[in-house]
Amino acid sequence: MDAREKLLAAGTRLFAEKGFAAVSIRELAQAAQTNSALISYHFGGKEGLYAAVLKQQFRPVEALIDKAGGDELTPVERITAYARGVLLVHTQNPYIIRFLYSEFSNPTPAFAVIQTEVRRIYQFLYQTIAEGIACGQLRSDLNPGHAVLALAGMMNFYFISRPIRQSFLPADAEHDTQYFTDALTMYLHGVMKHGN
Amino acid sequence: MDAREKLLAAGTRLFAEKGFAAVSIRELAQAAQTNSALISYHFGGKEGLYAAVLKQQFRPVEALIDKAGGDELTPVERITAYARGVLLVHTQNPYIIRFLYSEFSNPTPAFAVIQTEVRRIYQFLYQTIAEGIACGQLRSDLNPGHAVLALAGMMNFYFISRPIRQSFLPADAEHDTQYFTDALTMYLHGVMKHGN
DNA sequence: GTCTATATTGCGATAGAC
DNA sequence: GTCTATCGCAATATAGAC
Repeated sequence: MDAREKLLAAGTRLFAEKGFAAVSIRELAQAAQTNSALISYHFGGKEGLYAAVLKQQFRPVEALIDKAGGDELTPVERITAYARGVLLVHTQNPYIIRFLYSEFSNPTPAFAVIQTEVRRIYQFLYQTIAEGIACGQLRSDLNPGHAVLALAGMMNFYFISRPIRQSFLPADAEHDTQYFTDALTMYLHGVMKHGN
Repeated sequence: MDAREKLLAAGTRLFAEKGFAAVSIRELAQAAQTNSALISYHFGGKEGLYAAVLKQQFRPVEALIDKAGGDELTPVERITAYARGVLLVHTQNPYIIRFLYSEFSNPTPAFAVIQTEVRRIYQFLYQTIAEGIACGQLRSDLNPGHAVLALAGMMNFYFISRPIRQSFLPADAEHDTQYFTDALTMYLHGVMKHGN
């Protein structure tokens, strides 16, 4: 593991936990057990390292969209596959949600990286829900854009709120899979046509 | 408007837009058209000013909970009142959502302020939904904690995602009231007993 | 590719005049 | 209560040895 990889790993943890502005290159170098000059050498500076971390973090998200949209699934099956994929991606990459909401609330110069990914997800979900309405699986009075926001909000909030929930709820009450099953059930009851 | 008030106003805008760590006391003093020494004098330092801003921002949220829970409403009516209140509070205080998610993703020493408010909201909603199940308005197989997270996620995501949505969607398609009507409809379809 | 040393700028906090 | 001036320190970036 060379200095470049060690800096990427240290940057992932530190930037996720403290935010871009609150992390210094000295701190990064110490955590990576190397020296701060290598950040400029390998990444062109602190901003470059942050952008590299962001791109690496969102690679699994890109893969999720490609996968959930690729097969010959019905719209409702695609929504289900997406929800399962979100659960898996966030479970395996617990820092993604922090980077996402950190850029949402306080955008940095690397905001464009997030922008691209969010637009892709939005378009995938919008398309899926529009098809669901067209083929009769979903309620015809549904506003597809609003249905997208409701779904994304339900999925993401579970993860971003985990730390604060654990500060006032018993941690052993956490069952990720059960939340996603329940949330999907509520959502589909809310958007599907009765009788399906 | 004395220096204290001007610093609070400048701090609200700057901390909301850039985050705590990315704002300097010089920047704050310049925006408030005063000088940086007064931050220490009035608030005991930059952290003190930030904490004061946070407390001021979340006062309308406290008022919302007191109001939505006080009357003799049915659980479903209370959920509806809460949703309307969320819309109103975020419309009148557009920075609250940034402070909330900024502390969620990158907690500062003032995190405790948010923690208190979030716990109060959670408990109010949990209680409301538990009552709704008990009195037969809501589905008996509902997990109340999960129903709370789903509702809060749907409401909040609309506001925190507004800037990024406007970067790839036409801004004139924004209808706050319509989203909240639609989201509430979807949610209630998802959690209410059939036939109510 | 990795290191030490350093240049330069900006930071938060405070002393002391008014 | 508000101001100027400044202290001590930490920030990022870079020059140059190996």
